[in-house]
Amino acid sequence: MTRQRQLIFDIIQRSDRHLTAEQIYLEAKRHLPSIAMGTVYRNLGLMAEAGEIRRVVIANEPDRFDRMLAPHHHMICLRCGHVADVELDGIRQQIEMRAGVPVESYDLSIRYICPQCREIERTYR
Amino acid sequence: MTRQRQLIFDIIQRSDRHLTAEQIYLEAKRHLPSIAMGTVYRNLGLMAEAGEIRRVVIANEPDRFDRMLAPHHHMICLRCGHVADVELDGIRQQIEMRAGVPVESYDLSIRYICPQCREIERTYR
DNA sequence: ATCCGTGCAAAGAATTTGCATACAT
DNA sequence: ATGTATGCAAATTCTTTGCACGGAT
Repeated sequence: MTRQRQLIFDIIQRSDRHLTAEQIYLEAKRHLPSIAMGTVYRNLGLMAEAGEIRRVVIANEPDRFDRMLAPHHHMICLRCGHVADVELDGIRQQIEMRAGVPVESYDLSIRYICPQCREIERTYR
Repeated sequence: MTRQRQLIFDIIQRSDRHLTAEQIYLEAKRHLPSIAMGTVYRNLGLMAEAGEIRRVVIANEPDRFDRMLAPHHHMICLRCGHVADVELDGIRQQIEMRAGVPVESYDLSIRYICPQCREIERTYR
């Protein structure tokens, strides 16, 4: 556990948002200016692999990184890009049942308009 | 409807697989050697937008393109990369119900081991 | 004549990787 | 001293885009 890895880990733990590698890099740089992008990616990959953090895959978006919380899914707002958590348990079993084979893993990216953006939309239409 | 667009469209219609832009490009080139990658991407984007073909988004995979069939989902085999269709209707309503807001769209990438690869795995373990 | 789509090549975004060096053990 | 992780830069992968040109209306 190097200094840079601890820092990256802490940044993710401290945040309640879904940070991209670049956001993490920029934040890390403020505390450890010499840190390299490659180091960030390497450590994010390793920690995600080890199950210490979670990689959030959203279609056509850079990957984001999450602290490990109870299983949940993510929805991204098409207007403001904010990523919200949503509980959808049971989906995996659904898939397994209907597909008829064990699922190794899956990603579900849901695109929606968040309530605030929906309101703005309503106002200016 | 240009020659190149018709060709790209036909390649997708004729195939029962889920072709990447590159595979489509290579196949198109055999019939129309001057065709450019950019043209393929441009037309795939336009046709997908128009609903003439379907773009299949799989996490960490290049996009694939499908003829329009009844709504269905896709599973990719972690070993051989083959993309299989699977019917999972009702998932969208599930999501909407549990999320409590209208879903604009979503992508579901399911990773699994296909029966053949599972067999191979079993044999050599 | 006009306009849109093409071919080409260059640019882009996100991520990975090779390699010499620095660091901790 | 030994090995692993770093910083840096170059490479990769997938996709988009600017621009001059060609072909159809």
